[in-house]
Amino acid sequence: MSKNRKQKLDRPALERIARLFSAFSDATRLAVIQELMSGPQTVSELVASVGGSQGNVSRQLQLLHDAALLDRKKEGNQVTYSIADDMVFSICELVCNKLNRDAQEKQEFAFQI
Amino acid sequence: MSKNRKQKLDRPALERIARLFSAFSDATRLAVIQELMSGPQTVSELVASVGGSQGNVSRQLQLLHDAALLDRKKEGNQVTYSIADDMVFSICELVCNKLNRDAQEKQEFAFQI
DNA sequence: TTTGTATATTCGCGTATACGAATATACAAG
DNA sequence: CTTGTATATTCGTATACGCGAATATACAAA
Repeated sequence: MSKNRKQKLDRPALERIARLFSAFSDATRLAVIQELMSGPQTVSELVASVGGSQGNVSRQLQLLHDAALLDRKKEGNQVTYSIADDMVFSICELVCNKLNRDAQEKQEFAFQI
Repeated sequence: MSKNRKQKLDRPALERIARLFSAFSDATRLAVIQELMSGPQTVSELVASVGGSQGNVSRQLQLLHDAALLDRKKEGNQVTYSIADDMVFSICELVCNKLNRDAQEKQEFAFQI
């Protein structure tokens, strides 16, 4: 707890954070994450539920794993992925709450002149 | 409170969320956000503190404003931007906390926007 | 070994985007 | 009006990325 100075982040640090955010900035990867919210799944299960080609799903899984957001467990012939960091849950909850608030306000004021 | 079924989001909803995340997935925009954490600033102030061309800073401000993350207030000749949604604070805190935990084993400095 | 299945990687293409430079627009001052 | 300043937009370019198809690799079973 020695470094809580609130100094500004330099460019490389900001780029690192940007890379983390970009892991979330694709609908296919968000679909994968959404599926894994219910529990670990193999690649083929995810291909079936998420849709798209097997190669693409595998690539996006790789990317999420490189970002340390997913765990990867190889058993025999198949690979099971699971959510590795609770931040994934928190961050999705945050964003969904915001979008729900936005949608709610829109509905309430939609017919007002 | 009628829609708390936790049903899965469809593709358009996921794409919308992905677009929101992509607003955070660029170092220049994160630098802008970091500057605005201390309070509202004009475009020229942000150009000076963030760096890069005036055109680019203006464009990224526009993008963040379109994503409803920044407020825009025009006064005479200049435009002042400010953070529009508290979610910006929460999400940055979340991500910085994760990176700090990750870096704790190897490094001592702290990420914080 | 050979065959089949699960996952990963490569390839090529189309699209998106970050950027600086130049230009345009809006407004204030003189 | 003209000039100067603040902000926005356009243009061209380089880079990154998402995608499917095809191929490669790893492992299991026969």
